[in-house]
Amino acid sequence: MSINEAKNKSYHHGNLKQSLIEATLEMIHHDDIDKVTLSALGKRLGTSRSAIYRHFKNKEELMKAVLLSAMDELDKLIEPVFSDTNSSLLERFHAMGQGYVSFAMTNPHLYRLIFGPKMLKERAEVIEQDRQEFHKLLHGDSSEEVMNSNQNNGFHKLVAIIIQAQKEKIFKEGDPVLIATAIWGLLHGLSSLAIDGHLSVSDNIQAVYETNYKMLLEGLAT
Amino acid sequence: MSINEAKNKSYHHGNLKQSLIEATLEMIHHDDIDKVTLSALGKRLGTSRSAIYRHFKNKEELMKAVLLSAMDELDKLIEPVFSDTNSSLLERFHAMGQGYVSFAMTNPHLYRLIFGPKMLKERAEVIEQDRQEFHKLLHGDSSEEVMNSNQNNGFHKLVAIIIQAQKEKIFKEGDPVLIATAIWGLLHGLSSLAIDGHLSVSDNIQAVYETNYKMLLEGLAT
DNA sequence: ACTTTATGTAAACAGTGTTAACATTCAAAA
DNA sequence: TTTTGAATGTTAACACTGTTTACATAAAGT
Repeated sequence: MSINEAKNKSYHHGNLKQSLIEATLEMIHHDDIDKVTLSALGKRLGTSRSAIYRHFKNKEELMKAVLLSAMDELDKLIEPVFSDTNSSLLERFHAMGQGYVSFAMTNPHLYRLIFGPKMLKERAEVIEQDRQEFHKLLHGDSSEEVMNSNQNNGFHKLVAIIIQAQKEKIFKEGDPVLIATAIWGLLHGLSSLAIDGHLSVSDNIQAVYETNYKMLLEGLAT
Repeated sequence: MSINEAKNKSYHHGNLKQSLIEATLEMIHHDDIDKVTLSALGKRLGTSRSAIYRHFKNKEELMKAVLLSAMDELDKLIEPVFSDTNSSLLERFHAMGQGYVSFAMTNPHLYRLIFGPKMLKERAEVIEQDRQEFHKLLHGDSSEEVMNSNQNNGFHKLVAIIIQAQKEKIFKEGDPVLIATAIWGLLHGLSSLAIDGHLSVSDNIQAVYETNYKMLLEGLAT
């Protein structure tokens, strides 16, 4: 059933819950996050603004669901980069970084939703269980299992790549989780500074990233 | 005249404009930024919530003034680290990074105000003129002048330190602005991830920072 | 067919920023 | 000193938020 048909159908929307999530996601794709208001959603979907309360406890619960979708979206964009067995480890490492920054810059509002302070509490619940599973995974088996785990989490895969690079003597020794965090910090910092207007227009983001990458590699390489 | 005396004085507050800025700053120091509401400010200062409109065009203008104060606060904390002539260049470099992350973690709300997306537009106006002056300063004279300029801007001082380190052959050659941006990106990324709850509690922030620092230095050193 | 459950609407509420009309105080001019 | 005008603060209203309550409609089960 198309959306238009659903519109003609009076009273009952049909699949309002999923539609709410998708509509929110679309709005965030090209507009500020606090432009997402219950009235705006209602107008967009042809319902009243209080209709949402039949499907979510409150707005926060809706946003939590949207957050999960957004994280999925990022993971699905990054994952193929990691899994590209045609490329070398360093190439994948490089492509991952570029893909990450590129995602942030083309979807700033979505990126802020995932990583920004707005969803701090909502995200905490989601993250914690993920973190515990990862901790279990990390302690007690090989990097291959971390690598091949069906965990759709970019950070975990980054750790796996680092472990592998250390095995192949491409990277120096050192706690891979710490190293991964440092790399993530760099990528996140660069992305955040860029989308929040701290880098001047004349700054070439690509050049900044390359500088980062070189500094990083020379510090990491054996 | 103390605040209490001012309270007893009816009707006219005396210096409401400055009090509004200070009260906002204090609130942000230990509470979320959107807890700063006109009603809350009014209650705190003993005025109505619409009194603000005699001193600021709107809430945005107030927040812009607060932003300037907050940036000053950060600069005044970082500046002595740069100017400590007793320490070596590398020591100052190290202390700067630690001070930066430390500031973010002890004043997360203030840090988000300064660098977060909330004040994007308000900040743009402030930043742009600063950037132009820096650009003028950078092209056409020595690093000493950049260093000794009365510009109270941490980033500018960071660039100056890098230039000096390159002259002393401690750091490799390369565009100092790009390098400074990379370093800033790393510090900002680490700080943001920490205060926005992306690093697990068991992660020792200090250890992560040290890892960063080492990677960075080994990538930068001659 | 009747009842129950699911899903939507409309009206009200407290809270937000903002504006307009009114009140009070201060400061300068007559 | 008196008066007049500017500066500063208050109150009431407005259009927005998110949320709850009572009511309305449709679908599903018995």
